[in-house]
Amino acid sequence: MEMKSVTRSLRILEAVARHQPVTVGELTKLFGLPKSTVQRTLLTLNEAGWLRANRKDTTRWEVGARVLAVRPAALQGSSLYAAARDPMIRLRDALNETIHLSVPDALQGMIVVDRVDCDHAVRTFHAIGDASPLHATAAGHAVLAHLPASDVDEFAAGILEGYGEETITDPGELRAELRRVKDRGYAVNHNQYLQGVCAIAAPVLDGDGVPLAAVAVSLPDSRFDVGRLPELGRLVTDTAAEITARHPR
Amino acid sequence: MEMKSVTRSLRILEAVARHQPVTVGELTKLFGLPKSTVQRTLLTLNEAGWLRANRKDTTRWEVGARVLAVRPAALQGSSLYAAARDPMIRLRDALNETIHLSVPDALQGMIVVDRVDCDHAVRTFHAIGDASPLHATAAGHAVLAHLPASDVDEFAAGILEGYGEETITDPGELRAELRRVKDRGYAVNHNQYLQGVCAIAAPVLDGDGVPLAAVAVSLPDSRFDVGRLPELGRLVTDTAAEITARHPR
DNA sequence: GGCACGCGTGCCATATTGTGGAACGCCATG
DNA sequence: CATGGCGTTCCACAATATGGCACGCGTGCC
Repeated sequence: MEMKSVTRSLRILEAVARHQPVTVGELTKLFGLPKSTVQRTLLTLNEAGWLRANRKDTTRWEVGARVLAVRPAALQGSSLYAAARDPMIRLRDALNETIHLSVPDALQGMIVVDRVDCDHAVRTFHAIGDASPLHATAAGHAVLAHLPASDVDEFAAGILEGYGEETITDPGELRAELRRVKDRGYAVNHNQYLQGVCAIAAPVLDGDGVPLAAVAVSLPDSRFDVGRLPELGRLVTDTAAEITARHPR
Repeated sequence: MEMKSVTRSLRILEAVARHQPVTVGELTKLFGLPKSTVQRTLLTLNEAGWLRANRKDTTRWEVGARVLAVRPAALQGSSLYAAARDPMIRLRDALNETIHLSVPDALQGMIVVDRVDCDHAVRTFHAIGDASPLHATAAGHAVLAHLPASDVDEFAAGILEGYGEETITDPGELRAELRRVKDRGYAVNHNQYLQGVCAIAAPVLDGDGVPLAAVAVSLPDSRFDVGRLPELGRLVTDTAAEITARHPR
């Protein structure tokens, strides 16, 4: 709407993060913007500490340290994080499997915000801050299932990348699966994204039914027993509901 | 210089991170800016995904997930990070003490970018993303000692907060200590910032002698033996030099 | 109950601010 | 020596962000 320069600056910042170390020229091609505009933006972001030029002469740009300073706040200050902590620990104690809390992000898919580990020697691993695709993970499905159909259609119109035989790459099939997920209350993923990994996820909704996040149990398929699925699904769904209840509206 | 709105937006973003969850009014007081300007900025940042309104009606603002999505790039994509990894691990193996890599940031002081842990039961702890003051840490001294005198003077002109009896709060004393640090090649900190913690740090410089970062060994003073200081200092200095050598110019 | 205060929000004329075309200097390449 | 690509700088123009003002609402103090 407004603040064109700010919006553009942030998009350039994101582009630098994804392509770093990157040059001015590469960014101008990427955005189709005049060189001077990109350059001015880079210098401003640099001045502000969010970007830094790596080499002295031929300037390549990287994301600066300021991002790291802001990051802890993004995690622990969040009211969602606070509301989710205890229920996640209880769920881990009940199952002794790793629990993840992820939030949706338009650009990157689902981003892991918090994790509570199990104590098995064999366990799945997703670092805090990791991103995974919406269409190929249980957490992603849990969130997508509760978005308005128009948003899902818009998303499905993009490329649904395949990561293995199980990945849903067809928009129609995805919509059908999302309907099942919504009816059932939780999503299940087996080998859709990472091979050998299973996950069961349920959405955390706000008062209006808008999905804020997803809680997921993640385990190696060697420990996954289909017979336990209803029980796991119920526990995850209950945990999500508990987080919803504890989250300030 | 330019892009006033961008600079201001980023500063507002940082302020939200520090004070979250925060209201429009609190921010206007903090910056002395018109309400409408702050609000417009918040809405723009929200639209871009960097901020989110927590509640529906009485709007309080938090940092959004976009910040997390940028993190992996800031760390692992950074050439400095890549160059430092192996030397840091070797230093940890040599000493079995925790090693930190920190970068300077004008606003926040030194920010921890990477960490390699020791395996003692008693160890120091600084999370990645944590900030600590330039004038009261070994890493800060290592960096300050290699900045131009004018920059140091400007910095020392600000308030040098005290954190205990050992903290250097006098500008002249700080300058003297920085000269010693530069001559010796490494900085030592004992109880200047956190009580019971010692650190020895050396700077990573670029080709022009500009400090990019600092490597530091950090240990509880119960394990600190002054007799070993020259040895520790040499090892840390060597590690810093190795990182410098591996870092692309 | 009424009044005043503080809050978040929306509007709009103003001029401040960012824009981007063009030109410069540099280096590697043909 | 010419050429193309690169990062960088400049500047007149107008699009853009600005911030004073006003509205509506919930709160707490008379």
